[in-house]
Amino acid sequence: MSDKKQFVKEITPQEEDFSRWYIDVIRKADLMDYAPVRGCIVFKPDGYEMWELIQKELDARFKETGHRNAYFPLLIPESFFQKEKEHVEGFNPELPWVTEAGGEKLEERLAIRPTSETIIGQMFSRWIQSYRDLPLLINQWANVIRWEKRTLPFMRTSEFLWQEGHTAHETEKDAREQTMRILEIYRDFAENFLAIPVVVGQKTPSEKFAGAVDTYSIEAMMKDGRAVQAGTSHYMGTNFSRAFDIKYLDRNNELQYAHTTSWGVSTRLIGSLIMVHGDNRGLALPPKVAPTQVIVIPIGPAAKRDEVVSRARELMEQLKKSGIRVRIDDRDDQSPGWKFNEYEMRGVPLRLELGPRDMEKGQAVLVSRIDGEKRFVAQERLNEEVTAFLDEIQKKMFALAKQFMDDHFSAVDTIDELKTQIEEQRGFYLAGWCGSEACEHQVKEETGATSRNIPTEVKEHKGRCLVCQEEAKHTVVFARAY
RNA sequence: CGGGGCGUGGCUCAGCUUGGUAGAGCACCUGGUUUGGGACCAGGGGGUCGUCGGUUCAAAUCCGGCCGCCCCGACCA
Repeated sequence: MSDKKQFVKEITPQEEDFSRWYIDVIRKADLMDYAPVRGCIVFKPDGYEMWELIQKELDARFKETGHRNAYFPLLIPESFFQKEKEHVEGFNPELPWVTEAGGEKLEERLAIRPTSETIIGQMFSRWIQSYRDLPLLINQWANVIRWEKRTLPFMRTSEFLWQEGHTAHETEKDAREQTMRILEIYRDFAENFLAIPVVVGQKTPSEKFAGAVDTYSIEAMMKDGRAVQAGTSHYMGTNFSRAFDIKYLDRNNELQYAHTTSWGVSTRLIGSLIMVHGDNRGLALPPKVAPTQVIVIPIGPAAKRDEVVSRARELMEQLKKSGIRVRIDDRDDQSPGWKFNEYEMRGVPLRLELGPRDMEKGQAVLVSRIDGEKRFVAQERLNEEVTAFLDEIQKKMFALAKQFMDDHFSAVDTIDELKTQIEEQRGFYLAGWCGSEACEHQVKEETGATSRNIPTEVKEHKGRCLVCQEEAKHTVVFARAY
């Protein structure tokens, strides 16, 4: 136990300094490295593989629902941004520009995309002529750049990877249904794949996307009680189709503007995974997003080593046949204890130990990362036992995160109450809101909390605005956010 | 961009106050002994002290600019 304490010293405890803990974990777990350019990071293999697993799963879900992938250019002419007023105002401050190429100054500056509504809108206008061309359901996996003032690895980087879906529809109804369909995909994906419980809801006007009519989000709670917008889905109305002239002839031979949507999730999800599931021993990953789901560690004195290691390798191969992501650490220059701690720190959900005693009994030892639960299982039943254990860990991690969110989710009636309570315990606070921007702004000024969203489902509705005490139009979740 | 803190081998840091030939622990390399919760012994390699400039006989150390990182704000996935 005393040894364990010494090990933990390498990672700052969460309760001592959460930010420091986060930086310690991502570096010790070898997920990223800092790049030479401000705010840019290198995704190292374990970090990148998490993104690959996210991509693979979401991509399948998008395709199931009729979307197809395409790829649009990184560079966007300046004039494109001028076409939608709110959009340009929203993004201009954070755009990087290409002003020279081929040794000559460009006639028109090119923005490095912060998002692709404009270029895709332009292309959509060429592709859409008739109601028969709709709906048009496109997704792209891409990198984007936003020159943010403050950066934090994974959570807010100058360049980040994401997926942006863009669709065009005949009617408002169709487009709104699309917006909600995607929101539901995000919710289900967050909860059942990432084991991150979320609050689903609509953004207030001041928090919505630049150029959108309505923005919806899923909001996740980090272990420091702060919120992360984990995914967004926007209904654009005809704002972009008017700006980019996306028109079609309807069934009555009348020209109509298409209704468009856009939606996205980013590599910020990796940051969220770390902050939702990690603990003082390091990273903890839900099995479905873990690059390594099972780490095999052979144990034993030199005399038995070869025998143990070769059996361990056989078991690894056996597990691979069930599609389990498994690796072995059979280095003989590190002790088993060292390896146990190392892979716990790296977040590997399940450890398989095999030693001389297990060899005799024809068993293997499985140990869970999150709570240390140990199971001694027969080698011939290994695949089913591992599969079942991983499944249980996945569910348990969701339940733990859900419990945490529930424990840090309460309601307040007044802004003073919010101010006091949020100082005592960071978390989500439900409150009534009259709908005025002034009241919303005052909450931000006085408490540091912003409106996260207007939840689709709430436990209780609040009748009065927490600031002005006028009749509440909405019940809103307030929290400090990343 | 405003306020605060910090940049010294791969990592965590000491040295700076009071200038005078760069240190520790971990990691790494070689050999040996070890292996069921961060093993041990012996030997070894690696740093123009973030960067540019100034002061000085002499700068990691004093002064200034710039860059980067962390925290707190305004902006945001």
